[in-house]
Amino acid sequence: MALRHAVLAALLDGEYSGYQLAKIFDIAVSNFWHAVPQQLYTELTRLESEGLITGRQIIQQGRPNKRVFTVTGAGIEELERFAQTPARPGIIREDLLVMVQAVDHTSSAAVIKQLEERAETALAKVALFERTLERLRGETDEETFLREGSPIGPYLTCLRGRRFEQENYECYRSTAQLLRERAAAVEDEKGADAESATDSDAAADTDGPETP
Amino acid sequence: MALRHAVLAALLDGEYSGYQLAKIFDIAVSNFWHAVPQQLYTELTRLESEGLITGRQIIQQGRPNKRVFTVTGAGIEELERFAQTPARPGIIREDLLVMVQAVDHTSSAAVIKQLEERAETALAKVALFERTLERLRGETDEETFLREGSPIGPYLTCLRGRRFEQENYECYRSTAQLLRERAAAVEDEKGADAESATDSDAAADTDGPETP
DNA sequence: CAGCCCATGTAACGAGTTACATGATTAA
DNA sequence: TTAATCATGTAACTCGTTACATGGGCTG
Repeated sequence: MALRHAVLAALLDGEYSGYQLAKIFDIAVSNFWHAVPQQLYTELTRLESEGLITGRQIIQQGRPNKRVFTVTGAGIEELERFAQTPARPGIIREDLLVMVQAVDHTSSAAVIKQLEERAETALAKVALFERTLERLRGETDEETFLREGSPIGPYLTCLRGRRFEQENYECYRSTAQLLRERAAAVEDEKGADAESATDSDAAADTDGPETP
Repeated sequence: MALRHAVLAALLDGEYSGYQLAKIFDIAVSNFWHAVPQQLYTELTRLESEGLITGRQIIQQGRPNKRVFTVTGAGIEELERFAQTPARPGIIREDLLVMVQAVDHTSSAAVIKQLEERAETALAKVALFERTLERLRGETDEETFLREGSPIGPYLTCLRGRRFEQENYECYRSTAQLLRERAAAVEDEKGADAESATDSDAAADTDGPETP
């Protein structure tokens, strides 16, 4: 039962439907929590049945009706209790870095490509966080907002999100570049070896990535 | 089926038992994958039954025997296939940042304390990654190692781990400090208000954190 | 008119977590 | 002698993910 608190926290700044919440989880919340839409629908139902949130129906024309939810007093109390408990250590699972870890034993071209793609999406997220930060602070300048602006919680997590994605960008970028250069170096060696000794498996004495 | 690749990748640099692997997951691998020891034991059993790793018994005296595992050819092939597939988006779950997100609606003291603790553990991890990097590159200087050292995969993930924890340190540190200052400002206001108007709930017009 | 956006829900399945069980050695 | 380290395993349970189901409106 850990998702519930993330949902409650995300619902604090307004009324949202499951669908809208899924979007929020995809952008602003994505840097500290991951959840697929289905999880949110079921969690919202559960939270409502426990009285931590209340839903109300919004009749729409031209598109399906929806139910939007607000955190109740009991929900706030639950968050307060949560804030008093020791936070469990963060959980992270990054397939792409598993690939990097194993790159000495696999071909690297596909991994490099994915690193470059990820670097680009990270950059896009930086821009997105930037816009969100501007929206959150409104007319106020950052220094003043940090001192007395409100709500400060979402602002702080966005700040962290921006830094995190900036870091991701630089990291993925430079990793991709480095692996590219190393792969090129191995190719060069092969070329040189082919000229000097055309019969043997010349790359055997190098530590470069294998190309099976 | 995602843990398997993380286990295979971690096993690449030598023979490890489940117990040893758990330690590795706690340090070097922890910046891109999280798993509790029990998961590793069951996954190792499964991987062995599928022929992706082989185990051999080590008889020890003075302590329990253990089984250490090595990645097989089939295991490498599995990693190669894995490297060719699109990596799924990273998964992150950070309770502490959920607390920060909700901090406008809860008391902040406990959260601040945890942020400061986390900042310290992040700093310790930076030092740990630093030592691991030195060990990995041995006599070689970093520039040379990055160009032609081996294995480069673990080195790159460690580099990223160090940056990540450095970032965490700074972020958690400054967030804690900022929340501290804001909490102090609210206390000051209360004091000033108590002097000028002793009867009313004077903090009602401020945007500062509530203290329920 | 194909495909995406809005909007939600149920059910099955797969993965992750916790609890429990065992037991010897060594350091404080 | 209390606790920690080493070392593994089974079973129950909770949580997360995927598949499937529905259906109108809007865009290219």
